[in-house]
Amino acid sequence: MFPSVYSPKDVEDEIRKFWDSHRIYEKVKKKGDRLFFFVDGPPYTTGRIHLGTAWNKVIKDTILRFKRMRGFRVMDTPGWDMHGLPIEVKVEQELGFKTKRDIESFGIDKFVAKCMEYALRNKDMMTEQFKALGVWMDWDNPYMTIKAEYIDSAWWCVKKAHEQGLLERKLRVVNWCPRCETALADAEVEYKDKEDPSIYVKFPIKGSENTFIVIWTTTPWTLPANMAVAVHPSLEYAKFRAEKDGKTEFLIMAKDLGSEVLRKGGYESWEVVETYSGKDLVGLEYEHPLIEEVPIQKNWTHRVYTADFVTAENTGCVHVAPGHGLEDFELGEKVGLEVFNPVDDRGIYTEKAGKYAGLQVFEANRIIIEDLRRKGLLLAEEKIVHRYGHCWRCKTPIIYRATEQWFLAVSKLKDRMLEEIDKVMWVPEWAGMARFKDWVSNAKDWCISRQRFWGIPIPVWICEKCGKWKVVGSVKEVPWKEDLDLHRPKIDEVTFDCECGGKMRRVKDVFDVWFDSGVASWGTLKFPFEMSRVEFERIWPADFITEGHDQTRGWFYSQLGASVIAFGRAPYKTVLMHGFTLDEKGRKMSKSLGNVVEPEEVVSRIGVDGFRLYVLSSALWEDLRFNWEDAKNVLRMLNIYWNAVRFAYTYMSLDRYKEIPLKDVQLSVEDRWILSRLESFNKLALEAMEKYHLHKVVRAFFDFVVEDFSRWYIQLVRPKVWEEKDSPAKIATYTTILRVVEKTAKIIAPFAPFLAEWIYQHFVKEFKEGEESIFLESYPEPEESLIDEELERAMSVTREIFEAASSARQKAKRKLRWPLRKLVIESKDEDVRRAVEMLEGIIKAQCNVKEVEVVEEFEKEVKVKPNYKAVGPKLKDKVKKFAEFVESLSKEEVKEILKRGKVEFEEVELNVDEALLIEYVVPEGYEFSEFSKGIVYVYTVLDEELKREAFAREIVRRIQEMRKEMDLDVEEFIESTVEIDPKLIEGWKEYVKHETRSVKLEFGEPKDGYVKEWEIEGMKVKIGIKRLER
RNA sequence: GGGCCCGUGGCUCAGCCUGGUUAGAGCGUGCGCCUGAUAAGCGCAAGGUCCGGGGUUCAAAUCCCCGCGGGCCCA
Repeated sequence: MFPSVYSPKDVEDEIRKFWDSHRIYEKVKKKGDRLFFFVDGPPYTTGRIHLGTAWNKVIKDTILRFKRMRGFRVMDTPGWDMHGLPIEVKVEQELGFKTKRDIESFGIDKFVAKCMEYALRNKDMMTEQFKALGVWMDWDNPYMTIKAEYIDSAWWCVKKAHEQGLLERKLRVVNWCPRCETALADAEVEYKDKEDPSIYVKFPIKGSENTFIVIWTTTPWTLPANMAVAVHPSLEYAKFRAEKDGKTEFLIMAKDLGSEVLRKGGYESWEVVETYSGKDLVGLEYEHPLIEEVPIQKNWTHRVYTADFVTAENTGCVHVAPGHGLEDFELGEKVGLEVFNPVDDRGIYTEKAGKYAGLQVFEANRIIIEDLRRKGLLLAEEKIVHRYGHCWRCKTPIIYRATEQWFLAVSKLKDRMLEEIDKVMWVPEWAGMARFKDWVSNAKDWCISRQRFWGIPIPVWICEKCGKWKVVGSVKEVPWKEDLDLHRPKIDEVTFDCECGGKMRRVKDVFDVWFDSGVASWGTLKFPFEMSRVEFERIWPADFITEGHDQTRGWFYSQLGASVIAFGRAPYKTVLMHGFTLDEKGRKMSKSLGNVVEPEEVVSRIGVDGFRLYVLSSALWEDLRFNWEDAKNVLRMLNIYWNAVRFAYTYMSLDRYKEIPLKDVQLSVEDRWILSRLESFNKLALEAMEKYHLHKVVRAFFDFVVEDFSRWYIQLVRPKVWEEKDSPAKIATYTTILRVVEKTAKIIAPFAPFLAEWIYQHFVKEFKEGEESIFLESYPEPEESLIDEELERAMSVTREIFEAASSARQKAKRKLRWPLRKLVIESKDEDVRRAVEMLEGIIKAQCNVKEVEVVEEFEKEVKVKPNYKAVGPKLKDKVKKFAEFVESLSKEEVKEILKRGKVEFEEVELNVDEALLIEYVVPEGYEFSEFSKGIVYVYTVLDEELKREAFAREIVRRIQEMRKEMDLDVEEFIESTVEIDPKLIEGWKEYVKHETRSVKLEFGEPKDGYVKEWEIEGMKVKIGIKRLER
């Protein structure tokens, strides 16, 4: 059965059932000898999948299906990223929590159990969604980051780091989320616009009256922790004498920037009184501007230092707070500044902040500014909108805080990592060689500790007494019964006895969730928990991974870092980087914009195969602007493919065709042509697949199927399928079609698995033996001996001739149904001559002409007129005479002039191109149209004979339509009566009878049967037809 | 300030790596055609400074440089 309309849903339902009941996936998995190790970038288990996640998995599935058909045994374990802040935040929301204290009073054990429940629930939901997209992965055996065997992989890696001295605990300034009360990795910080104060502050210089050094900051809240001022060593600074409200002040700033600052400060006049280089300012002492408010500051001396990070912006003097800035911290370390951090985990000032104790830092900005103003130290205040870091999950603005954290010293491995990047195949190349290298070369040590609950616990125990560390490298070293035992708070109960007699307790922190996924390439293999080193080395590293470009700093990086620590090399051989999904205007999809398109919605409208082909139809590394029009168009094209196959099916099954080897049939020229095109397409597809250029395959598929197969080949062979049963030409056509359909189905199977399988089952296997499923077949190899480039070229010329002829017909208003006497092609091109030689029959039939001729030059008249616009300025008043001259030229003279390209007139030599407008006049009765290699002329005059034929065709068409209206079967016979003068179709009576399956054809007024009155070329014609009773 | 990517008809995109006919599709628009694939299908036409400017070259949408605009990432 072959339904007349392509219904993606019916096809999917049927094939899904077929795959399930015949356990096709399991059978496919067993095939293949060579190993293909794919590592799934684990999606994070919050909520439902979106368009981007769907796209991602569709890419993966397409590659994996392809590799399987290429004879690989594919490792297709899906992964789930189930720990971390995002889930904690969601669970907190469900429980209505605001702070970390809420979690602690609720009970960490209960909270963690909730997190696990949440993650598992989402995992199951998302699994179903992926399955619905036809994604074939080992859904029953995924890797999950919460499992003991996975945690084992992570711990093992930390131990590896420790053994190499790459695990460090140190005081560092880190990104800190005051809401989540934890450190964040650089990868977890999102930059968004934020409005902040932008203030210029005067720091009083000790020992000089009314003298200040001016700094600029957007974080007034860090001023209580100020320890120094930094200037650039070689920048030029100046002391300005400035007047304001009758008072004189001396202000130190960068020389070139001072005026602008003073203007902002509302000073009336100023002048430079002294200049220095930055170096000269070193050691200058100043008084902390909030010395009264933050009394503890009295303990320290504040000085000016030089630093290279200072730029010639704002005042050229930078306020340094080692407790609140990365560069500040480093400078402090170098010159021995106190790392003063009076801000607690919640972003609230501690007692050390004196007056500000108990205030939230961002709220304190206002108060600090007021204090400075009151004290006369605020030079100017503005607002600024700038990019500022926010917590990736809760969107709270982050703060920088110096805290004690655990680090992986990746900065020591940078060179190694960069070398490894070179060995990986990147698609596209710049993803690795440019983008990723840039990120890695800027990488700092990786802060892997989080002061949270739901994560892999850091496997470090420290002796309370002597401070000795124990880094545990395997979960087998601690007691556990279920996976939850390995999480907080259970794991915190585990202690070890130290050699010194003291108790070793676990560090309270959990891992950065990016570290979890970083160990995926061996975590997915359950190494070292279950897999032996020998086996592991046979499989690892991954042959292929693919993710979106956001993973440059995410998973591509975390995996490379972890793997270089553990094995000294990259964990992947090929990385395909894909884009983001955006709305049709190029904006991100978000709930607040209301522009979210759900994958399910797309699938319900155009089907899974349509969805897959749509998202795979443009370059993967570009962002995908989702567009309904284009998505629907994919469905339209699939429908054309469906209809073409169905057309063939109708006749092939009617004739009970069974496969005959290609060598045993008499192939026509069009058969040979489509087979050549097929193999060319096959070749292109295979080459593109090897390079992971999926979109090229999709495009070539539609091009071949729609353009070559449906629009051209099927059109050409249509008359043949109506021939008698054993016609050799028809059998050759069937054989050709079978091969075309089979190959195209296989080539596109990885992309559109449901449709391909359906066609394989209902078409291919109807006419030949085959495997149980198309996915148990091999991906087709191109048979290059069938490629005939000359023939392909000739056919493409032929199509152009046909198109030009159609165009000429339209100009002459001669519809295609009307035969024409003659078609002349004017061309000197060898390809055209060859095309006509090889394919004359096709040209005649398609263009509906009796005769085709190629000439080098068609007899046409050339008319020339003066080009007044160009000639006017040159000839001025002689123009009129020139026009007369041009008019007077004989045909021969014109030809001669055109040949020479120049025309002489009254001793002036003019260029033909600009002096003359050339017009070709086609002989009476001809119409023409250009194509790339020449011009096609059709003779449009209808002689009496052509008119009779045309009329006969008109009658045939009407009768056919009436047959259809009567719902007659294709092979049924009728009797027809036509009310016309028989002379109108003289010589064509048998033709009409044959075409319409009329046993009898009479002329006169129809009396009975189905009668209808038509208008043909302005003439009223009554036609009657009667079904022949048998 | 730095890195990367993108910029091609009204819209969505191919082509660019590897330079070479008149820059291609599809959608949309207009006009037609076909009618035994038909609740389909097909053709034709209009519509492009290939972001701008320089350079390399016999030849540049394509390679190089400098800008402009947009996006992502970093500082």
